[in-house]
Amino acid sequence: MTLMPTSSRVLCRPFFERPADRVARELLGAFLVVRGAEGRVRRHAVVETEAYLGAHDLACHAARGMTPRNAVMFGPAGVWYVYLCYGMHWMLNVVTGPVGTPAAVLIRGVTGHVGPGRLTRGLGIHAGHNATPAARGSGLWFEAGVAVPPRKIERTPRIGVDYAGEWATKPLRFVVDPEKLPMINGGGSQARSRTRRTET
DNA sequence: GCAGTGATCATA
DNA sequence: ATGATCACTGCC
Repeated sequence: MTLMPTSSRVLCRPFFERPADRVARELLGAFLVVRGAEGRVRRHAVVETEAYLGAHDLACHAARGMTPRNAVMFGPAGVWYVYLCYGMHWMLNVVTGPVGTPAAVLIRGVTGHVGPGRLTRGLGIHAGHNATPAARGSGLWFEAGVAVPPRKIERTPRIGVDYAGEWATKPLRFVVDPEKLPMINGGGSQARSRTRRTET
């Protein structure tokens, strides 16, 4: 009898100890796993991420040096960086790269919870997760999912970083259409929905 | 389109 | 101590 039958699927430090853009891309299709207060475990496939590359990236919180808030980004990879934005919304990031490189990946969306603030609200993520490792003991971790081929990944500039000069336009946001993850969505039985966009 | 919301950080 | 700044969301 095995008590930890799925341990091999938990993403651990070596996975995160790489450049943030690589981690951001490979997290698409992985599961964000959260254990609720009653011990119930829920899995959500990651569908949207953004990479923040380090001190040289003007959109990165570490671009103007270490502060009490962003200090966790300078530490080991595979640790949560959670902070409050606009006084209301918790943002969930995971630290990437070697120690001393203040890089991270913002988790912007999972199936059923699209948008960085909605995601944390829906999953109950808050300041208590900050600086804890992405591991079972923290009640919040990643597990390997399906590999999403690069062809099915859309890359765009990051959201809400217009202040960052040329770094505002670099394609460091990664998105996959949930309908292209049929294994994850329970057989792709989701109803088709079409939204007309008329804006430029 | 824009107000809400409050921690964070630079400045003093 | 004070004020500007937000890696956003929801309603106008």
